[in-house]
Amino acid sequence: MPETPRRPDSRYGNRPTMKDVAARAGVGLKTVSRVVNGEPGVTPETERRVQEAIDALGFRRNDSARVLRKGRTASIGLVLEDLADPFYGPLSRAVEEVARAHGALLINGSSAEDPDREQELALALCARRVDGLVVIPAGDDHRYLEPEVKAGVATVFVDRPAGQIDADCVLSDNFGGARGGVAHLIAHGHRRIGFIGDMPRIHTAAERLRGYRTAMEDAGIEVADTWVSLGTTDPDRVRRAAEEMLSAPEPVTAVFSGNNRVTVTVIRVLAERARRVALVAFDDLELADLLEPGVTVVAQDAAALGRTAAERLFRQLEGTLVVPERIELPTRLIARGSGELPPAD
Amino acid sequence: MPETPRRPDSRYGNRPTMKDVAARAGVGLKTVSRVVNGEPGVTPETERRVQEAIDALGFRRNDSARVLRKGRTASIGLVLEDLADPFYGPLSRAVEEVARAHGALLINGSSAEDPDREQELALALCARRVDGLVVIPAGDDHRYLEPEVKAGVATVFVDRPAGQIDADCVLSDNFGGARGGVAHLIAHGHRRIGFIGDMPRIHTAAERLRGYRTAMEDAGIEVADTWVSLGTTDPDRVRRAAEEMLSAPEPVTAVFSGNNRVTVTVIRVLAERARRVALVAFDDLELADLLEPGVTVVAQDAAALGRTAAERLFRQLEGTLVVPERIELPTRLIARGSGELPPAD
DNA sequence: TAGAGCCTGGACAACGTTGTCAGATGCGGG
DNA sequence: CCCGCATCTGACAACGTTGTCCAGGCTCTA
Repeated sequence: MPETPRRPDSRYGNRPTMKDVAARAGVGLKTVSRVVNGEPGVTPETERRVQEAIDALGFRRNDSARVLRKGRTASIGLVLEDLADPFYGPLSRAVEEVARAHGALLINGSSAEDPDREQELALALCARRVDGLVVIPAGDDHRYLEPEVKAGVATVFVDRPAGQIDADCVLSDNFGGARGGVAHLIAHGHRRIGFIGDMPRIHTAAERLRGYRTAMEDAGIEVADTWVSLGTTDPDRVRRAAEEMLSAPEPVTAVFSGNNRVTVTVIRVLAERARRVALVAFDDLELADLLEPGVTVVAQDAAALGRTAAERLFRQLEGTLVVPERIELPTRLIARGSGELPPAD
Repeated sequence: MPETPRRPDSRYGNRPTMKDVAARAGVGLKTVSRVVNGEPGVTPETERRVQEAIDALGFRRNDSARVLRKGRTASIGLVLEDLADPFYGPLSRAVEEVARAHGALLINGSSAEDPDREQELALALCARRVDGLVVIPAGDDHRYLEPEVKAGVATVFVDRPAGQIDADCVLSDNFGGARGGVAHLIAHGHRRIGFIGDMPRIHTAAERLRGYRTAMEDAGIEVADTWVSLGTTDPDRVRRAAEEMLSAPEPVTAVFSGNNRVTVTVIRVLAERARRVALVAFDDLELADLLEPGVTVVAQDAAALGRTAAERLFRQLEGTLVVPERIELPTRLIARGSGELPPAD
């Protein structure tokens, strides 16, 4: 004898479906669908009955099924480095707001600066069939996204460019910002200027270093090997790097810090020293103006990066965009004191 | 004559399906499914052929369909106040890490402290059939979640308790923390102590105020009306409040600040004044130790809040939890100088 | 060599929703 | 009184995947 087909394991706790609602209201399946979606062509009386059944059963439409049928998920994915980093919070929020304005939800994931994890995340998002993807690259090869892009997943890269693939990018002017920041120090009389930055494989780090070198070259200053230190943003690493260049026989009189994680450690090191060392830092910090001296920064607008990227993404989805573009947002030098200290030696 | 049934509008850009892969590899549908899911029972040779077809077509499993069939989405939702707030970034990241350890993705949304938006978001997440929901409440009535909870959506509230509904909560010891912080000021000789906090309808704000009042009462100090100011965290509002209590005929000699948004403004106001005013702030800040004086804070562990909540959520999903519980995490007083200033008058 | 048992592969239904299309109902006009 | 039309309703097939079940071919043993 035929068993009653048992439902698969704990199926949403046996949630009511449109079928259940239809049965209870004594109407057809499609009529329920019409009510739920506010489609026209339902008598007020019928609508009332259906609505009653919905409320009584606690019915909620299953968007998975809907997505399957309609082909659009009304959700976009964001792959970033670390949500806990104060730089990415506002960026993520900005993306979310644009998504919300377009009726979409945001799924995000942190790559922790690991290319494999970035790929794993991005592909998982694609498997969920997000309509679009905003990626802050950890890796430098994004060919794995080619089938997705071809299949119509809108894609925008932010903060760092895409690797090996032609796609929209929204970047800050890392090179120009760093160059300007270093030039600022030079203008205040410094010649021995240190640079402490992130790992050189990260595009922003490389660009900022290039800005530093260019500014130095512009001023005819030869950069000593000991003035440049690249690596992780781990506090110990940064601390060692800073102390080294400050304790050398010919110590640097100013430091350019490559990002916000580096900066907080550099500030700590400088605060411990008697001799005043000038500092210009890439990325603004919340209380930077209240330190003594205030921290001069090259600020980038994280929210604007996110917003611009998301807007571009939705324009891709509308189909009004065709040619991938590279957009560069300006940075802003904010002088607060630390960058205007004269060389002390 | 029967039209060829046209596919619904731009269906994922006509992505290949398992059927396509099966056709190309010359095998059955289910065999492809087996390969994709690493199920046993496929000859290496067959598997190779299928894998080739998958690569050639750029096939990626459609998780929407999978979810529909299996009933679990392997994703959880997080509704918080504002992702751009440095308090919520780490919390969100901690939730994400736990989710990742359980193979789940995180969808999050910002309620912007608006109860309606919180509800809209939470229900949208439920419609996507997230397996669980971590909510930082904006509103104080969560009965709208009852059908969802009943239907098996694991639910945990963080930072603030649930309203009108019996559910797991993970909170900081707001009352005890504030009470301790204010007692700290009293122990350093202060009697006229101001409290600037968030809107009283927010649970954390109310609890911290209660802690303040209790500490004052413990010390036998009567609180003057002008010492307490509650409202939005808008800088102008906070600034006015601070200036008022500092300029009164009998000005406060110390301020207790109710959260990190308030604190940054209070610090600015205090920095502008000649007279030194003591400060203890709820929530730690990134550079708090480098200010002059260092900011004494009552720190809560945002990551621990998120981690604890997420872990509890997955234990609900495993079915090992039954009774909703209220977990309270301790806070930590970190003395850095500003809280140890003597009353100056 | 026949039969039992295993291994591989495929046909089919179901998940919950929406689009299509055709049937039912009611109303007004001839 | 009947027909045509507009309005409302429902049956049915798809969406892409997975679970169930059975068929066919193979190996191994008696």
